[in-house]
Parts: sequence; C-alpha cells; structure tokens
Amino acid sequence: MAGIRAKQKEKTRQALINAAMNQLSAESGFSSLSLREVAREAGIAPTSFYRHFRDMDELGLTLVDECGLALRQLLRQARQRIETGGSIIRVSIETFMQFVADNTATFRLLLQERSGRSRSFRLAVVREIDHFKAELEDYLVNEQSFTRELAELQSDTIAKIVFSAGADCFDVDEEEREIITEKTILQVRLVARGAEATRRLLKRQS
Amino acid sequence: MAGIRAKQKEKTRQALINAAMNQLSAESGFSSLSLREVAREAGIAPTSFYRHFRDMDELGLTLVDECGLALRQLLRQARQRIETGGSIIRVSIETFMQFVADNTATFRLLLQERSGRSRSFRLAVVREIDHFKAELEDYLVNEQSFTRELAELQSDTIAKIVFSAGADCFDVDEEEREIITEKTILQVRLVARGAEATRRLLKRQS
DNA sequence: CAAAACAGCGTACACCTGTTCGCTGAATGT
DNA sequence: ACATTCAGCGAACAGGTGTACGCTGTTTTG
Repeated sequence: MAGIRAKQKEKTRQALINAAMNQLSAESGFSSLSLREVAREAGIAPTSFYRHFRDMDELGLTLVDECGLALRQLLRQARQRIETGGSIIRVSIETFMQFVADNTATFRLLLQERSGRSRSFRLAVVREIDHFKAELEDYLVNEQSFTRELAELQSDTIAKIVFSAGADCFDVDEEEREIITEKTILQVRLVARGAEATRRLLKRQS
Repeated sequence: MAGIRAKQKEKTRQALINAAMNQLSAESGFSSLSLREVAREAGIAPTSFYRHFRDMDELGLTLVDECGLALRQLLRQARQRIETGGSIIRVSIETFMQFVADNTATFRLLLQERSGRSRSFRLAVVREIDHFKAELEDYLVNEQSFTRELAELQSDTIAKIVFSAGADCFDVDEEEREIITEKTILQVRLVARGAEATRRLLKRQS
C-alpha cells in the first residue's frame, strides 16, 4: 500500500499538465496543441498519453478546473486577510492580478476557451467565473447589506471588469501591471459608488 | 480597363473570407483552421490561396480589420440616430448586441485572438477596441462635459463590460440575448451613475 | 493582333498528426 | 512464491498538413 506505483503515475500526469502549460504560454492556443508534442515535452511516448487522459480535451478541462480552484483558494485566503483590516477592493484585486501574473498560461487558456472551442469547454469556464461571482455576491449581501438583485448586478459587472483587466496583463511588464491594477481599483470603486447611489435612489422611491 | 479580371479576383477573395468565417463559426478557433479546408470551402485549389494571401495569418488579420471597421460604422450610424432623440446608452448597446448576433463568427475571432496567438494579432484586436473606447471617450467629454481623465476611466470600464457581454451572447438564443442586453444597459447605467457621483465628489472637494 | 500578365490547377514531397496493437518489466495482490 | 496488473514503449498505418513547381487558358496591355 506504499503506492510507489501510483506515485510515479501522478508524477508523469503532472509532467503532462506542465508540458501543456508550457506550450500554452508559448503561443497559438490550446486547440492547435498536439498530443504528440505535449507527450514529447513530458518525456513519454505519445501512446502513453492515453494512460492518463482520454484525449487532449480531457487534459484541457483538467487545466481549467485546476486554474479555477487555485484562484478561488487564493481569494478566500485574501478575504481572511481583509478581516484583519484592509480595503476589500484593493486586497482582492491585487491578489487577483498577482494570480494572473503567476499563472498567465492557464488564465490565458481560461479566457481563450471562454469564447471558443467545444461547448463543454465553455461551460467549464463559465462555471469557474460563476464561482467567482457567487462568492462576491454573497459578500455584498451579507457584509454590505445589498439586496440580492443589486448585488447580483454589481458582482457580474465587477467580474467582467476584473477578468478583462486580467487579460490586459498578459503581455505587459510588472510596472505596467501595477498601473492596470490601480486603474482597475478605480473602476471597481466607480461601480461600487454607482451601486451605492442606486440603492439610495431606490430607498427614496419606496 | 473594365476590370473583369480584377472583379473575379475580388470575388474569390471574398469567397475565401466567407469560407474562413463559416469554419470559424463552427468551432475550434482560428489557429486550428487549415489553409486547405478554407480553400476547399471557397471552391479553389489549395495552391491558389497564395494568389490572395501570404498565409493564414494575413487572412486572419483581414478578418479582424473588417470586423472592427463594420462595428465602428454601425455605431456611428447609431449615434446619428440618437441625435434625433433616444437614450444614448440604450441605442448604443442594442446596436452593439445586434451586431454581435449578426457577426458572431468574426466577433468571436476578435475576442479569441485578443488573448492568444501572435503578437500582431493581439495588437490588431487592441487597436479595434481602442477605436471603440476613443469614440466613446470623446462623446463623454464633448457632450457630457466630463473631464478627460474621468471620461477615459469611464469609457474603458464600459468597453470592458460591453465586450464581455458580447461574448456572453455567443451561444444563446434571441430571447436570452434580450435579457443580456437589458442587463448590460443596467450595468452601464451603474457605471454612469458612479461616474456622476465621482464628478460631484471631486467638485465639492475643490 | 501578338506579347505579357496572372488567377487557378494538378502533381508531388516531406512532414506531422491521432490512434491501434502487442509487447515488456516492474510493482502489486494473494 | 506465483499470478496479475498496468505504466510505458516502439512500430506501423491512414490521413491530414503547408508549400514548391510548372503548366494552362483567359484577360489585359502595347
């Protein structure tokens, strides 16, 4: 039950995942990524690929899942850091941007496959983004006392802004990334302010 | 100088462009689109492709350019319609969404290649989005008397929201698209309201 | 009307692709 | 200890790919 065998299998599985990420960061999109090249970079024979994934799509979905999972964990950590003081908006966005910088390859895959490729791919990406929105929405309802409706509208807007800003970070150096981060913070504050104004407006009408 | 020859050439050139768009709408991303298949669908021999484009990338850039151009023309028409009365936000967004519905294939290309593929591709896409932002920014400065700075922040935010919403329309039917349109209108109003509040805030401070 | 230009074609080549099949040798179960 | 499992391999195949080359037949030019 030592699992020396299972250990090795997991290791080459990771090698495949890493190989895919490397070739992804290079260029040209997941769909034009070949099973053979991935296997080659992972250091195994092309045929051995099938011991780990049914096909390339299954690998791709794994990548999307892992990316989303890592992002969520990171943001949950960030939110705990906030409870010990600090601007929710600033901390969240800085965390997010740092994540994009550290995981450019997979995040690029996420956004790329969001508007392309097979249906299952798109659904997987949408699911990840929905996770992001849902956690933000709950925060707005529970901590900021927004109505569910206005919180939903707000979190959807913020998700759009933040994910777009993430895409803007792909090619740029760290300096530029900080500029984008600051800009994004201002933009999210703009939305928050708009939502606040809307809330007052609705309250006055009732 | 009748140009019966040039006429024919332009015709098959368009056939190639159309073929590429068709295969794009199908699925799987531009990068995994083959010269041979495009030529086949256009009804010419693979080798004849080179009489029109140096390679597939040149065709892709052409597609991006055409998409952006068409979008800008449409929005300029829309803005004229506004001057004869009508909400600027509503008319613009409805026009935009209609455009996405009518040009799903190329718009998908636009967003897909925004975060992938070669540098020249990404730059071309960014240029198109910048056009969009610049026209909106000018409007905000000239017609709504915003400061350049706040107008820039605002137009960038709105561009992010609207283009993301466009991406959300890819898979959906007309009914769903109207729902997304209405939601987007609310979101842009949220931003406008936030910008308005910010302006007041700044004025009071000075 | 002759000469040049040129869109389009067919053949050919070298290369890369996904996937099948049967084999190996080491880890595992009994 | 012996039998089973199974990750990984190599050979092979059928089919797709981009592109070079030289040839047509029509249009354009002079």
